[in-house]
Amino acid sequence: MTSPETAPAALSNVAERRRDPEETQERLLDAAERLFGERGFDGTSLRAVTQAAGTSVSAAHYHFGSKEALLVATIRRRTEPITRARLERLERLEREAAGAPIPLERLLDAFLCPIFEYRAARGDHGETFRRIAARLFSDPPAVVADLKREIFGPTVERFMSALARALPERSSRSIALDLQFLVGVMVHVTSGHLEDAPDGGSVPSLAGLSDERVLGRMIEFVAAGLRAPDRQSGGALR
Amino acid sequence: MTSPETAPAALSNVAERRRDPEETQERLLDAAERLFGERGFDGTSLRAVTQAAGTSVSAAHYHFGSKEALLVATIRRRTEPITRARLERLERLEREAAGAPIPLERLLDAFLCPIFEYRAARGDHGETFRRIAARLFSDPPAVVADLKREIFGPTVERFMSALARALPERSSRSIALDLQFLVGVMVHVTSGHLEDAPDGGSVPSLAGLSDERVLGRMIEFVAAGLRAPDRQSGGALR
DNA sequence: GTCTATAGTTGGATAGAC
DNA sequence: GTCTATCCAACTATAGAC
Repeated sequence: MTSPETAPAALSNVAERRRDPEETQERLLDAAERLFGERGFDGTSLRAVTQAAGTSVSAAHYHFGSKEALLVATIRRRTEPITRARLERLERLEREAAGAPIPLERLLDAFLCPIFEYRAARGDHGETFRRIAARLFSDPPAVVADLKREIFGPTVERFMSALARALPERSSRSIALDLQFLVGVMVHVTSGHLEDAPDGGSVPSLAGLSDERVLGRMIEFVAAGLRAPDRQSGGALR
Repeated sequence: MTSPETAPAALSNVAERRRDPEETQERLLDAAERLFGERGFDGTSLRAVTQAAGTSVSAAHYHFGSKEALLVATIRRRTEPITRARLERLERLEREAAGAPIPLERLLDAFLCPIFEYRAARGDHGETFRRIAARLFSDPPAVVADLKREIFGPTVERFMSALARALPERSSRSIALDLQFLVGVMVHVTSGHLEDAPDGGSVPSLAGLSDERVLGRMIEFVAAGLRAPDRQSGGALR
């Protein structure tokens, strides 16, 4: 049984090792997502990741090349579908509007909804995904900064134009500033800081809120902010 | 003036080493603040910190006990004066109002201004401080989570009460949610993400904006959001 | 494609001289 | 109070067997 013949024969116990490569990669990505999210990039050893994935350090190097490349792959796997969904929604809105300005709330929904949708669709993974989202904004590796530009750059650009049309009385610089406020809100919420916000006394816990509830209020809140005239710049009231 | 008596003996070259302990501690804190801010806690070795501070690893252990304790001290040094300033401003507003509700914009100013004020007052250090602020919300060490509760808990509680009086038609849970949106905006701005936000094309750079400009617009933006009726909960319009 | 073994660094922490 | 020297654990990455 131990492979007397040449090539084709005898996968007896070798078959154990020759697992599906794609499955190994996915197990690595899942483990990396969870651990990088919990302890950060520098706080997580490659060993811990491979151990959690039930494989070896060298397997990770074979598939991804380096620890940093594994991080990049981990982030990309989640952000790409979200970016795609955002742009698709925006394009559909623009198609339907046929030149007319798109209502602010619709634009914000197109930008924000895909994150929640994706989280909800992935169940448990949604919980771990949000940590990765937070890391994207604070983890040190220089690669991440480039990745952030690559991921957000085109999307922000497209939404900026749409917002400028929805808010014709505001200067583009003022809108760009508000857009960063929006990103701040989004990151904070997506990172899961709502759940562990300090409560007690007169501060009620926010742990039980549904995604729909949070998303809905976020849109109301941000839309009101965006509509508020900017008294300092070339805004409406000037 | 150099007190020759008592402590009489030979400080010949030993005097070199016997530097002012408080100054050493401050140099360590400065270096830790800069490096932890740039590369994160796990991404920064204690050796790198002590080298930048011009001292030794064992000096750091002597003064702070551990790398983690050094991080805690670094954060505390900056957050304590800010928390104090926030509460002082709030108390003064409440004293002056003498029972009447305090205008929303005043409350937001009391909450947000101290950060900018502190940054401006410290010059270069203000630039590095903001990184520490960002770390506070994402760095992995478990100590940081406790520290966050300790630092923000009482302040959030006090401001929650004041906001509830300024917005009598809103439910406290809804205000608590909005307050987290506010924190998200604050963290994002304080962390310095405005400067390296993606620009180009139709997105103007935000790098040149003054603190006053950003703070002013932040208050307008957030105040409008807080005043926006919450259609889903026990808000005004219901 | 996956493993074991190991190379070569670098990490936090401590002991003991001064 | 500050240093030098050192311990030992843990890390990334690679080489080579299977």
